[in-house]
Amino acid sequence: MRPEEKRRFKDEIFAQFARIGKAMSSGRRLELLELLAQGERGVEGLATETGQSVANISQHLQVLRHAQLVGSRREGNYIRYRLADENVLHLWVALRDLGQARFAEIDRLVQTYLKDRNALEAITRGELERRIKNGEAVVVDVRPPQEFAAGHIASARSIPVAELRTRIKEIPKRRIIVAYCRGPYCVFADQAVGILRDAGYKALRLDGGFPEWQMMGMPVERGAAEVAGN
Amino acid sequence: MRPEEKRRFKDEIFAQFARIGKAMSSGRRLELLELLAQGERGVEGLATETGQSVANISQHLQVLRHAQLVGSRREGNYIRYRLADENVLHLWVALRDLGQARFAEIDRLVQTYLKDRNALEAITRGELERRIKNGEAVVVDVRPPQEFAAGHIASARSIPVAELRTRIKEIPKRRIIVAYCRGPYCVFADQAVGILRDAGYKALRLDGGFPEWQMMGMPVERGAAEVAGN
DNA sequence: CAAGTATTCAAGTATTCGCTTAAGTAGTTT
DNA sequence: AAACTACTTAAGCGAATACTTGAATACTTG
Repeated sequence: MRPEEKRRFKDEIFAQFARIGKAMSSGRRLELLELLAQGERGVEGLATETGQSVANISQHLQVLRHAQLVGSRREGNYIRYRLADENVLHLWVALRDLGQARFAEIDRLVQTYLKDRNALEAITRGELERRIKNGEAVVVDVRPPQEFAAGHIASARSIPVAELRTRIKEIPKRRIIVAYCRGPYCVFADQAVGILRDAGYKALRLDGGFPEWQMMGMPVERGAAEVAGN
Repeated sequence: MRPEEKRRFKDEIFAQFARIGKAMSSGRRLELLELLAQGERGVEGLATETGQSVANISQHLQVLRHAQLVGSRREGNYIRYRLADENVLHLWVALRDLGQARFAEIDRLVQTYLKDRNALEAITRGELERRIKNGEAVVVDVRPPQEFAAGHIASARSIPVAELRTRIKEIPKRRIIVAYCRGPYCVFADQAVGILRDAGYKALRLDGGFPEWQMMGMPVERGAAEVAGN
């Protein structure tokens, strides 16, 4: 292979890999990946969740699609997007962990906005699995119902954090309550633990959210919560 | 937490993670990471290897440094760059594997430029380790001597591909020769296998290069090759 | 301390990116 | 088929990026 041919090859092949880096070079798109890690979603849902225009989110989704990080299918009027495969989740988690390990700024942001997190120790996945088996722990999924339906920790019950205050009587007082949500940078579980403790519960946050639990191959269920009356 | 405060938090935290994506959004910078995965290097070495100006490479290295993907230390007049830690290698490999799995273009590029690779089966790491123990295989590191010195597969000998034709007599004919280089998109090992086969050797390429071997925790040695005469 | 070497920084230019607004398209309901 | 819904695409604008050239900096050697 001649030197200029070799250079061309390297330029082209690294440019291909850079497509993935480019797709992950926008905070907005990473936020979309994090949301899609919870399950399929339509464009409008993603737009309202991120506070962006539908057109803008649609364009970001096209970028992610061209980098093969997400796929989509039509369902009536809606187009539902999803992560292209589980390796995308792996890549996002690898990037996230590296950032967490090396950026002081990330720690500082968590300190600033999630002041209570130091006080609230988190429980690990393994420890939680043990306590579920013992019957010591009650697991509460505090994400929106749609995300619960798309997949949740086996035996968890769905109480979105927005409804927690009004539905708090559904939760038994004697056992340890473990709340979880989307992942380490999701605030729902922190809020839920705060509310539960104020109401006199012994409550803990799970370390990591549903995507991490699923990624580790721990037991998962799908389907919406049973309606009241059951 | 008020909604606009939550949005600010999310914007800022995902922007932090996006710094890593941004750093990996340029093919040139990915090429630098791949080179640094072989070991420490100075700016000028990286510039000539990539065919770029020193100033340009220096600026790319600053970008990588700000994303905390590389670090550096001074050694006399030279500044030696290195990967910041092994998680950077993990991230790069995760990105590369995802690209390889999902981009038809990458396969097509390998087909086009490395036509022989189909014909040349590769040997896996586990298989090679077994054959080293048996004494069946001779391992040849065909990267430049500097990279060999920075770290190589235990028991490998260094014959840079540029010197292979003149030094081919050093290689025993009876055993299987396994050549390896920088990684799956490095052409040195392919070239070496071609030369060796033409000379009547039974030669194979190792699947993956030195960084992958090291990452898997397989036996590694450091230090330059002994000079001729030994 | 003067000269030399390796690297970084600054300024300039062409290109790309992120967002907005407005128009276009695909499928559904009436 | 007209109206509607959910989404995509196009055009446009300011900000950021990649590369070049040329000057500045940091350290070593004579």
